[in-house]
Amino acid sequence: MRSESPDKAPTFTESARRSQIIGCAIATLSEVGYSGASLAEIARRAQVSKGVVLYYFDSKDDLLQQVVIDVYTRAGEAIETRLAAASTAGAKVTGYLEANLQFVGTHTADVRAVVEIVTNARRPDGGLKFSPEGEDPVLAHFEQLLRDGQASNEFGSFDAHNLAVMIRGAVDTASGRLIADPSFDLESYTRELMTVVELAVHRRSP
Amino acid sequence: MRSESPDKAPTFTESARRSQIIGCAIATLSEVGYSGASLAEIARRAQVSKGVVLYYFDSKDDLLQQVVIDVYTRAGEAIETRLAAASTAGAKVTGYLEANLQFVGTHTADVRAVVEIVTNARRPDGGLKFSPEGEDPVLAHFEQLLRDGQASNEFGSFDAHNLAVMIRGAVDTASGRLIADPSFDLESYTRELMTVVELAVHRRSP
DNA sequence: ATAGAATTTGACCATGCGGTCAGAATCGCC
DNA sequence: GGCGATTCTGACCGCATGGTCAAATTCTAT
Repeated sequence: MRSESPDKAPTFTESARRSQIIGCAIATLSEVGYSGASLAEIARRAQVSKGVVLYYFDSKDDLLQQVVIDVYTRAGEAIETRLAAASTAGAKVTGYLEANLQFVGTHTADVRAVVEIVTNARRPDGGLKFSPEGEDPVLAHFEQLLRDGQASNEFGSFDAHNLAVMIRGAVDTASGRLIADPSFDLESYTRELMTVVELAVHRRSP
Repeated sequence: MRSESPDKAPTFTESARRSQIIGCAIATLSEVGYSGASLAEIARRAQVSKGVVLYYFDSKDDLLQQVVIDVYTRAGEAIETRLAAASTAGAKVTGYLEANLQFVGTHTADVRAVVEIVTNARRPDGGLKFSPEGEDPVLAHFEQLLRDGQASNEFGSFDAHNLAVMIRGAVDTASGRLIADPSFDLESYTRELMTVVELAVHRRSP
């Protein structure tokens, strides 16, 4: 069973199946969306019966949560690595955004899958299951980078919260664009965004 | 029936029911999301049987399409009015964005409902039903406003397509924020966005 | 009053969903 | 080779969905 707390050692089959199924769930979600990603469809793509999926995951909800954790972890590592190499606030903001967009480019389906889950999975009461209320940790993290730059006087004056919301909106729209429009050029988009961000954070007159 | 082409004159009951049901569909979509907005749930909120909904609309798909048309029409009118009063390219861009964000603020549920439909409704093959491929007319329209400003030399040099994608991303994120975070201040967000847009379009050095 | 159209209901249908489970197959190990 | 644990299947369950329909009700106009 999945929920044994002292999970001694996962079998070879177990870890292989789990990552295979997570991979198929990601592909399914990104290709046919949240409502099209049924257990049966995910199992079909993995060439496995529905029962197998529920043998390795407690429920569909559990599977989707594992997908979110899996992608978030990998994205977080990529960004954290990049952030560690930056010293100034400007370099951190630049690195954060570049690493973020680069991950979107190299893992488009993964990002798309998480977006599908996060924006659609709901609690019985109708509220979104992830980001339960008010504060979004991802947003708060980026907002803090902006505030740091203001505190060190490296940046100018601006409303850090609003600017953070705005820039994150510009970043989050990229995964959708990449899927909807094959001719979308992520590299030039990244350059354009970086330029605008530079202008925005360095302005001196409020 | 609904599909009679020469629809002589809609009954009082008919137009009243249609707009009532569209209103309930909007409320349902914005509160419980796409997957929670079943025909039964929409009918329940309208205090009417499922059959009534399908008596006035050919199918659920038809109802959702009418919702999109209804909201798009109203939003388009509000924006068009504002745009007509602007002469310079700068005023047009400013007016377009302000009118857009204002509509989001005064019709949050409507915008939310359309976002739910547009991002989730899919064709049998899995592709999104709305915005079928590549070009998004809303995006193209705004992009043209930017190009006009460049052509008249009123704006500086920038990649119009990428900047349009970016700004629309920043605008589209607002409806989500308004619902997720009650303390989100749309007015100050609008001001911040306008300031950044000014900086972005007027820059002279590429 | 009454005929005919418009409106509404509620029972019904096929389908697909997430999830369960008994049993069969397969594996790892002594 | 055989035994216990792991893995897997496929039939099955209850339920919700979008949609149909005959019949009942309510309007409208003569």
